[in-house]
Amino acid sequence: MNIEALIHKATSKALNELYGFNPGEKQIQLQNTRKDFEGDITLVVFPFLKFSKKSPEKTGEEIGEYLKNNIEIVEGFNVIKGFLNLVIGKSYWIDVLLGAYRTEKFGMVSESDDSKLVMVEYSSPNTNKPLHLGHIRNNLLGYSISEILKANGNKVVKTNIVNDRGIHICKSMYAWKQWGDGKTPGDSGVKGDHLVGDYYVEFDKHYKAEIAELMETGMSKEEAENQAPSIQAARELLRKWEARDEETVQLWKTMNGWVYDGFDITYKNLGVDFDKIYYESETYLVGKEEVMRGEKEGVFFRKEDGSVWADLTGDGLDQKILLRSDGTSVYMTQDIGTAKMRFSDFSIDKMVYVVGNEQNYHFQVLAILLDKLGFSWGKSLYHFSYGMVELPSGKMKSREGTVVDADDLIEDMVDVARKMSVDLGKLDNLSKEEAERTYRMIALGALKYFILKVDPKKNMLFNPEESIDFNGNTGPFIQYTYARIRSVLRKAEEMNLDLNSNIETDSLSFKEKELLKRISLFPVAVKEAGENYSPAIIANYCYELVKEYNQFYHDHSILAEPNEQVRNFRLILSATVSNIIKNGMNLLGILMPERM
RNA sequence: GCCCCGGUAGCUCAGUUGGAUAGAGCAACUGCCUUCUAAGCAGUAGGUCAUGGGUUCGAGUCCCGUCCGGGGUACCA
Repeated sequence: MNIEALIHKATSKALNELYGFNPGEKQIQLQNTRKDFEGDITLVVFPFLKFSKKSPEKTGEEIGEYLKNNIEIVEGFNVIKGFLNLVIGKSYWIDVLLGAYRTEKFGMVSESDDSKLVMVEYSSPNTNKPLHLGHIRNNLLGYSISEILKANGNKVVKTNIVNDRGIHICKSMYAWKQWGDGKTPGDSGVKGDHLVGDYYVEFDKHYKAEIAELMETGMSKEEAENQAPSIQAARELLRKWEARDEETVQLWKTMNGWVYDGFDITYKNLGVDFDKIYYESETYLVGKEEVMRGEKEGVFFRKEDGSVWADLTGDGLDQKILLRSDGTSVYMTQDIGTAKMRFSDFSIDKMVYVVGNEQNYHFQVLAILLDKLGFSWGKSLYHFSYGMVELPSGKMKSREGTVVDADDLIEDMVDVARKMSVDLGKLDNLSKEEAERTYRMIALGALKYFILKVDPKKNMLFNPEESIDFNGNTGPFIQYTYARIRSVLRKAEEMNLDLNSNIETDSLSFKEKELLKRISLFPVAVKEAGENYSPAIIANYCYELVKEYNQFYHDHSILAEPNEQVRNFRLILSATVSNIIKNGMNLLGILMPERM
């Protein structure tokens, strides 16, 4: 059925009949014909020269002749150098269009009985500061890859692990107690996560001053960092928290509650969500138990000072600490506990962690440790490692105030979108609410596309001065094209045009055929995006599709086309493109406006 | 030191897993709105794919060396 498979099979037969050669799977290479040449699909003939013992041109001619005679939809061919370009008949492309048009979720695989259950962990915030641009990349990637995995037929559980305990939380708690004057988000009007974050900064300010003061008295830096009253007080709070001191636990709950309220707003604005949330305060003890079990079973070992370690020298790594000498747990311990809980809560086939690439080593170790602990699923974890977002000044650092705050950035983008729309006079006849909704859609579209179009593995640069574009290779460009198509389709409806009538068309223009080819590639893009964990593949596909469409749109009239069949063909073509854009961009969490 | 990742146009990024003359957007310059939305379309200019070797019919893509940048290697998370 599929054209590539058809050609593949026929080529295999041709090679056998012509040269008595049975090619391996990979030796038959098909690719899309470059635009500068005539043809649609190209067969690379170089690999066959050894067997044909003829020139590339002659070999191409012979195979081309065979394919033309044996496959009905191959209408012609030409050979340039070692490339055999095959011309596929228009009926094939029309069939592709109709297939896509009639399939609502064209290119996507729906869930079935043998779907795998994939759990995707993303976001993973600390509860001591608000979300910033780095978190935005994480959240967008996590959400998008979940959607892409779903589109590839998987069942997905989106999960978040909240780092809600530890010394950093206690720092904010102490600062609030000390200098907070009982301030709350309610009476101050400050968003909860920002309020708590402010006290985290406040803590650092005092802490630094204390260190400087102590060093004046001749104390070493290290000693001063240890002796400063603030840090002592924070540690005391942590001890009290671990001892379940009622007042401390209460304060911890209250302040974390403020943060969660704040996060909820940011998540809602970003359009991301979770099916199940885990809290480290509930998983770290499980991790501890597992480590102690591991020690008892001789998988791990204890040093003289009481700390527990894993020896990974046999795996080419070094030794890794799992429990401190005072018995408290570390990051790794918590991840072991969280993993165990997840696998007992769900029958997970695959675990995906969306975490920055600075954790590459951590996850390499985690997989080995889980395996050593006897969890067969340990090896199957996948670390979806992504690069950092850098500013022109370099890496973002919370303490140095060089972070781009998530909430601020979103609001700035909305302001730009609003101003731009008003300047262009675009949404004048929409209600105020609808216009606002659209500004937001465009702003988020710009932000999300900007981040998701780049290869997740690579570090990316964000320049706040230059801001994010709304023209060119951007989210709004794609949204605009969608809105334009919708506008045409609305008018077609008003004219009572029937899109189901037959669309035989005598000739396909170059642009039309290019569009059809592009449409046929959407399923490939979805599959590839899933295999490579890459929303960027979807983003780039949508951009190419939309660019192609805009050229078509510019060169051809649709509604004014006098030939009814051609007009219907173009309407169906447009409807199909708009559907693919919408579905594709949905995989990126980007919404399409009906008007803009 | 050791380990991992990266280096493509002035800037931000693609490059179909080794294929044809390396592509977009931004910025600059030039055209196109009486016609379905100009957030668009068309064009000009911009490249020693960091660098030196190697593998082969063919290398931005694979291998080795060098230079530059980032990350990791913590009783931080």
